[in-house]
Amino acid sequence: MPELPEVESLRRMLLESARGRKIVAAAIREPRLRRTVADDFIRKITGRGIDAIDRRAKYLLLRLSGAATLLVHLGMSGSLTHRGKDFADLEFDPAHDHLRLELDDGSALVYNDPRRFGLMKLVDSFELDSVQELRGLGPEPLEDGFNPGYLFRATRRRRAAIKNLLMDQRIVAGIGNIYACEILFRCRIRPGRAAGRITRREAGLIASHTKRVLANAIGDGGTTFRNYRDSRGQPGRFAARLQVYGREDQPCYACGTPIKCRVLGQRSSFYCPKCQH
DNA sequence: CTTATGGCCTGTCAGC
DNA sequence: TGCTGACAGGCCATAA
Repeated sequence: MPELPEVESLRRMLLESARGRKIVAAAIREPRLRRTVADDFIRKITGRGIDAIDRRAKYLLLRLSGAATLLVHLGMSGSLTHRGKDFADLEFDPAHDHLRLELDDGSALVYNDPRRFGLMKLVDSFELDSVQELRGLGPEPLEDGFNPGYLFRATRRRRAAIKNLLMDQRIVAGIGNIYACEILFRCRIRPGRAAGRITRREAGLIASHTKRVLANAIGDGGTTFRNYRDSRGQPGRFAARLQVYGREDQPCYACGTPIKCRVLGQRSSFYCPKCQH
């Protein structure tokens, strides 16, 4: 589910509701996520303050007092919601509310994840760079390190589909299936094209459309295709702006040709057979 | 090194 | 109505 824009939207909301708060209690109902939550998680996290909230790729980084950082990854179906007295309308989900952090103002952060592909891991803040999950990640797509020259070089001599490279977190960090499809439509490039056949000019197009699409999606609070929810349980609004994702057989907004769907690297890839080459 | 594949989990939906 | 299989926005381990 959540790709960079969803995690970034979540981060911005949590800055308002959770930064500066202290974690006064924690409870785990189901520790078996992508990796089992460590035995000493509750003991180590209780009593710490939430000093800052950052993001790297699709990981949320809660900077805690005492040089600890809580790494959160939402996997395919995870959500982290902030529940206060004024948000009592958010229903409890005993089956999938796996972890709960009680804050010092009476509110709580609740991690819900039906498929349990997510991750919740406490790490030493001084060793963040060597943490396995973050090591080896490519540049942030919205930063200057991701530019036409970088992308052009990264695609040379690569026979894999350009879409697969865009989703490869070592090449560029934070893009998943939905945004890869949307970016390539806007570049008029077919998702299955070999990366090595991308021209220098096209690398420029991909870099600029990547930045534009992601920034617009963040502005819309992300995309809810199925079940993404923000920290208040609300869906993202970018779904209304999707041009190709999930639109198989429906007319292309640009030319009217039915959108096609084919599988690349086990993921559905949507494109317009007339607009994209 | 690159690329392809299967596995992890549960929920939902289409088709029978 | 109930069953079955396919599929879902992520990542990782393994093999070729």
